[in-house]
Amino acid sequence: MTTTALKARKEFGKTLASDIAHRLRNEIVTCQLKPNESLKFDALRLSFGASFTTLREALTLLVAEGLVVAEEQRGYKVAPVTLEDLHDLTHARILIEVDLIRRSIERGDDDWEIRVISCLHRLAKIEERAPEDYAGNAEWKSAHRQFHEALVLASGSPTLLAVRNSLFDRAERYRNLSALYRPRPRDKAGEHRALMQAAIGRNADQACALIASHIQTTSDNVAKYASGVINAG
Amino acid sequence: MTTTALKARKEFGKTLASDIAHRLRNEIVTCQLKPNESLKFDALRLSFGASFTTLREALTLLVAEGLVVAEEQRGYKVAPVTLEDLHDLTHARILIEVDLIRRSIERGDDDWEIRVISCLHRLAKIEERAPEDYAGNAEWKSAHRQFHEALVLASGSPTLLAVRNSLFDRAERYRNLSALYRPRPRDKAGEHRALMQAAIGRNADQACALIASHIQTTSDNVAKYASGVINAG
DNA sequence: ATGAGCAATATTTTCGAAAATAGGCAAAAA
DNA sequence: TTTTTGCCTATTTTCGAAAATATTGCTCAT
Repeated sequence: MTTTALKARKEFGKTLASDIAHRLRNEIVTCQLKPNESLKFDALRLSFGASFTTLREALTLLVAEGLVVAEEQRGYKVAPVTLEDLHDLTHARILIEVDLIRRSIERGDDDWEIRVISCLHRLAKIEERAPEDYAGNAEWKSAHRQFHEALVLASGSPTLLAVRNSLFDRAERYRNLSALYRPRPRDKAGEHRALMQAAIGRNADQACALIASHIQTTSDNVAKYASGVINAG
Repeated sequence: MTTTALKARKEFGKTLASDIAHRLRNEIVTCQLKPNESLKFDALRLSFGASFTTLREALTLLVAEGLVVAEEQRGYKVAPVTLEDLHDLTHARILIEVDLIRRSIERGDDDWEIRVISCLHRLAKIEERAPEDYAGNAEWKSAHRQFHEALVLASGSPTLLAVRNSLFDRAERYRNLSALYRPRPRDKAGEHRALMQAAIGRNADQACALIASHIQTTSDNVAKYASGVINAG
């Protein structure tokens, strides 16, 4: 095989380190880099074409996001997946997302409503176009992420939003993991539409209940379908 | 003046980078490094005696904790302090700390109770010894931090605990800032004792109410005494 | 005066070599 | 056989030089 990717290239971020963090994050979330896999510098240098220190900076970023764990003097590895971690993550996500969506509904203006509606529309379009398997579809994943982000974007809490985004990534890794072992994706279209309606109808209590249930159900399904590959808590 | 600190030394962490992050964090939280102050590599290299890349790794860590902000290609600076940020931070802290303390009370065992009690005892001892000005006292700060940490330690939520710790640091910076401008520290001893009693009495509702009010009142006082040095939100 | 263009300087970002550290293997001692 | 000790190798961690990028200050045309 040809030893590809000798030279680093910038795609996303402005600096090479943030760019590599972006690419690494993607590979971890999509499970191309498997849980527990050890991240050796020599190997990373080969596949990303960057030097020790640049890689080290990128890894440091991902440690803070909980996608990579560092054992000092003993290198880095992809964060493990466990049932315990999934439960912990789910609890944290519900707590934060419920708070954010409630405040978003209180504070959201017309632009916010428009954004929520158009994000849902885009999501629906993609699902129509590929009704069978949108779960593995990168475009659907992006639209899905953006819809959920739109819902909470008017909350006015940068701190919690940042935490939320990092938890979303961690959760997406579990979703991808379970998708590998599930016969067909759960149909979330109805849930998304109901969420949108509760949000723009300014029905905060209902929106909070819906999002909590949405996150919990997804998590339960992950636990059900992926329990074989997840280390017991 | 003698140009001190040419050679780096390890005090806390196992690696130099984590050690420097530790020291930098401390300098930022205690406002020896002032909000908005730009963190130039040459200057840092001089005072910490480490190389570019090691410093860069330490700064990356602090960016994730919200104590440093990075503008790509334009360096790092100490995170600004604003009223808006203080409100955001306070909201996030109350949301998370209330959840953690409730679950800690549900799950805490005998060791947890003992730990809470002994942490409070240590705190009280220090306050007795220096009744006038324990606010600037590093030992008191450490005991204070440990008491509050003990309360939530049985929650069993590593994710939220990690976020909590990072928010605690950010809040401590604001507390230190206001202490500079306040005639005498507010007496929190009674509040701490009440918290302990509610916790080991397994009165979750009361403990949650107390911690929320404790955080909110502290924040209000910071806003009151430090508003002069805090940029308007 | 004013602003655009350009050179000079300051600063950040990236690199690969060198130092430090951990883990394993083999030989010697118990 | 089992344990200990001391190399040797694999790997991480740190360094300072070099490249890339931003900023400042100057010149010149308008």
